[in-house]
Amino acid sequence: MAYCVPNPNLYVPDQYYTPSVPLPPPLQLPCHPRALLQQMPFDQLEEAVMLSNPDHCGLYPLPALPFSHLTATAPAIVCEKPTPGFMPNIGVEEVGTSITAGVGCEGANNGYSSTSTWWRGSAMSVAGEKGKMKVRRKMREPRFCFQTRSDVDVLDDGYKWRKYGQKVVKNSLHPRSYFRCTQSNCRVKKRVERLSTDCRMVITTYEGRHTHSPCSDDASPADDHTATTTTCFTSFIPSVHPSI
DNA sequence: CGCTTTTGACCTGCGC
DNA sequence: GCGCAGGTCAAAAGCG
Ligand SMILES: [Zn+2]
Repeated sequence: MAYCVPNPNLYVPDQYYTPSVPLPPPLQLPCHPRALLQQMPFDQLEEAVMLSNPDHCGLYPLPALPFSHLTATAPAIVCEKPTPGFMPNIGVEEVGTSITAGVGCEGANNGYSSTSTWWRGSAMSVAGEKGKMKVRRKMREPRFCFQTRSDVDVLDDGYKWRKYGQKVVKNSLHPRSYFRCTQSNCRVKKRVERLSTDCRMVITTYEGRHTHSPCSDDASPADDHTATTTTCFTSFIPSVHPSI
């Protein structure tokens, strides 16, 4: 289970990809999100980038990664070694620009440096204490997302989530749900949305890293809600140009 | 009774 | 500056 291999049969959500960023098919991972996270080769890698483009596929150790060749078209998943004994926390940076920014390389020569906004301005400071706005950070938390073919929205990933919002997004017919980890000291969020083209596909996007172990430690093996639960890793695509 | 979900308002960023 | 779109808040409702 060392390296992941691409699966050409996987379905790639088109809306998730901007036309300017051609993406290879995502990686298929074994099964449940929980098992998925636990099968990442964290023991061998302090930090690695999972790439799934035709030229680079698999987990690449960060120092050996030739970022200059990857440009911004290579989706990458930055994985960090988790706390020993705990469930792995997978951190994911965005494609291209953010990856290069994360490792210190300069990605200004590619075409994605100017208009991307999620990470620009490392941390937004206070937004004015006059109103009810608090310190709101820019979304620079590590993220990763995967799509799951499942009939249920709530995937048992071992954590307890509380829904705090729901919004209808432009691209999709289905609303997007916003969840937050119920642990008080944990600020991990996740978004769950269904594909408009295929309502059976659920895209779950995690943001942030858990500071604790999963609450439901008993991973009941028979809890697979549907017999056909296929989980695929994709990279998180910044909506640089959401024009579909 | 405590926690979660719902849901509209509100805020921010961005494009025009 | 304005409008749109996405993200969050928080009060009310729902549920065990
Ligand atoms: Zn958490």
